Amino acid sequence: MVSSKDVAKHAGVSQTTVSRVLNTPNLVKKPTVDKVMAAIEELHYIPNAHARSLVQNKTYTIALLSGPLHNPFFVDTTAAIVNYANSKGYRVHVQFVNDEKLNEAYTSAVENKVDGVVMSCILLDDPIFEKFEKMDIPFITYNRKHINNKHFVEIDNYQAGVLSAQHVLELGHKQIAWIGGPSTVSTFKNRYDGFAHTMSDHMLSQQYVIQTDTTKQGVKEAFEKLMHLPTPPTAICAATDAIALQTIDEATKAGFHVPLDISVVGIDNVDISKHGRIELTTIGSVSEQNLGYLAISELIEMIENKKNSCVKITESVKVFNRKTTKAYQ
Amino acid sequence: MVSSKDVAKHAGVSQTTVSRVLNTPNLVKKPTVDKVMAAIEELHYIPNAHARSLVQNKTYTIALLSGPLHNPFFVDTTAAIVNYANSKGYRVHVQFVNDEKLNEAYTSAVENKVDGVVMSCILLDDPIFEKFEKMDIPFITYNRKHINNKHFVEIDNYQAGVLSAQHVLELGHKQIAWIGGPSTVSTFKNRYDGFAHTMSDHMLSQQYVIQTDTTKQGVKEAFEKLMHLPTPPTAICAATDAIALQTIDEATKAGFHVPLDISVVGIDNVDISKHGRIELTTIGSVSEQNLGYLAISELIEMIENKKNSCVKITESVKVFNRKTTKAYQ
DNA sequence: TGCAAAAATGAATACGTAACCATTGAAGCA
DNA sequence: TGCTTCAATGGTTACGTATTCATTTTTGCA
Repeated sequence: MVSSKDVAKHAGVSQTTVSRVLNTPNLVKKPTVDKVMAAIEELHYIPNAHARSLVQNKTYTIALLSGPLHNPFFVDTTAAIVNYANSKGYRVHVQFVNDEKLNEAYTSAVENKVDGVVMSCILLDDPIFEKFEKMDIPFITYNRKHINNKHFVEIDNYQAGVLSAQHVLELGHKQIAWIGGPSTVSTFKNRYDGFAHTMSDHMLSQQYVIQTDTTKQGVKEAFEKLMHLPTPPTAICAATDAIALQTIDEATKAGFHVPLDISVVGIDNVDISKHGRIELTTIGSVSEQNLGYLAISELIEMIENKKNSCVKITESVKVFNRKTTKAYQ
Repeated sequence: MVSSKDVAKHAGVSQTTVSRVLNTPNLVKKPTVDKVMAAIEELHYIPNAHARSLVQNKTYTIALLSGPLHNPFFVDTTAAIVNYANSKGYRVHVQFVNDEKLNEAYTSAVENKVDGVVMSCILLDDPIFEKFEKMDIPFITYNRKHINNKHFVEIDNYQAGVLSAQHVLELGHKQIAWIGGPSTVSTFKNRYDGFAHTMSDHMLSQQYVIQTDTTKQGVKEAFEKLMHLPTPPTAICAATDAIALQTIDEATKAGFHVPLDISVVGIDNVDISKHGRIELTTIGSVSEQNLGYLAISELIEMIENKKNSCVKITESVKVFNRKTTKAYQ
């Protein structure tokens, strides 16, 4: 392992000068710079980022705690986050976390002294929130939110639930199902609340509400359960595009045609939903800004400008009316 | 920043003992362990991974240099790689690299003294290959391959090209197009070679071959160019599922029905191709093993067992006959 | 030419950990 | 009891860098 000391010896200068050549070359005479650079080239010297972090207390590393990639929402956000962070000179530790492994992920982030944490996977009442605040680690959540109501970037989830219900109601549906996820997660809770509120406003019962674990298998079972009911639903509001896409997959493979036999609407407006073969009707941010992008740009702002003001962004939403819903007749 | 020295002072022992409690507790008397653990709890001590790396010369970090996530192949592989690495106790630095930024990515990996590198984005003749070998950094490429022909995991790309052509030939097509990518990349080169060879075996001209930059825009232009030909192709062999999916998207939006108006076949057999609304006919590994998984498990094997034997895995392929191709009539 | 100010360089140190070597104390045994 | 062996612990150092402070060299100017 060739170190800056080796370079120094080889160039006939002190290690300090080598360090200066790399960090503040304007403080070093031109010929010295050349000498040192030549030695660096010759020895193939590459500075050790860990040693630097140790003394500078800065790692240029960000931890991303994302949901699983089989959910296309996290595909879009992960890409945006990693790319933006890299463009700003930060490396990204990526983890796809299921809720059980959350603590491990947190610890890993802290042990590595990351400069910041951007995460989706936070439970409504997760104690990690306080921990990060105490340790003075900048962080932000996207999509999901904590009860403390700080440092988040989200879409207006409640309103998304409202719009989802309204959309199929306006199409004349009465038997409307909801396929959601665990209510310990703010996203699922708020979207469902919006849905439920709208349904009861229209005096419609909620016999079709299913809470899944959002896995492929879970959605499959939910769909089958719904369709085996005496009077199956004619429209399904899915809590996320991921669930909507799974549902459509199941429906199609079970011989149903979407939207002729059943309407499906999602929430998130993920990229793949625009595909010509999918054309998923969904609810998404009016600005069509990627939530991951919003989160990471805010986080890096927090890191670099040490601003302590809370980031609270809630994007308003609208219906993206595509081809998976249809008027009830 | 609370350090192991602080813990030592607080527990009334030496820093060495604190280190031992965490790493080799069986060498420490029970009551001492308890004392130290109590101090650790009380002070919320968390060890500094960078300091540890510095002295141990081991980071438990792997760099992943992946292609962009808008290509579903990289969605599948990234998920597999990150999850497997995490399960083995490794963190993963993820970068989505375009070919220009390759060198930056390499440098970042080396500066951070990662334990290994797994990458897709290597050019056929990239000099980085030698560099990594010289620096004794374990690495492996998946999907793409280097001319040196070492340390790779791939599918049989040539044969995939052959099968792709054969498949549409057997369906009776004669006007067969190829939409590929830059031939500086092994994947594209070999797949095309297989396609081209099969075509010339059948005495068919290759007036329909287009090399794109694999971007959305590039594929769109390629498709439009093809369909504006006097006698447009009746089947399109796409070099990757990503290109096939883009092509189908364009075709659908341009009013064509796939496969009634035009057949499309991909290569890679990505997860999303199985979706009920997509049902992409494609060529993929017989074993259906995720290439990313193969690569990362081999890499970690190399890291932990210091085995120097070259990893050379070429998975054989078959046709996954789904619903985007149809007999020509 | 002489002197102060500024520029350029170097020596020493700190960051937080694990590893090596040294020391202490306890246990085992004749 | 006296000796050896082993368990338990501590002191010191190294890892590779940036930084602080000290020293040397150069520059500017009267």
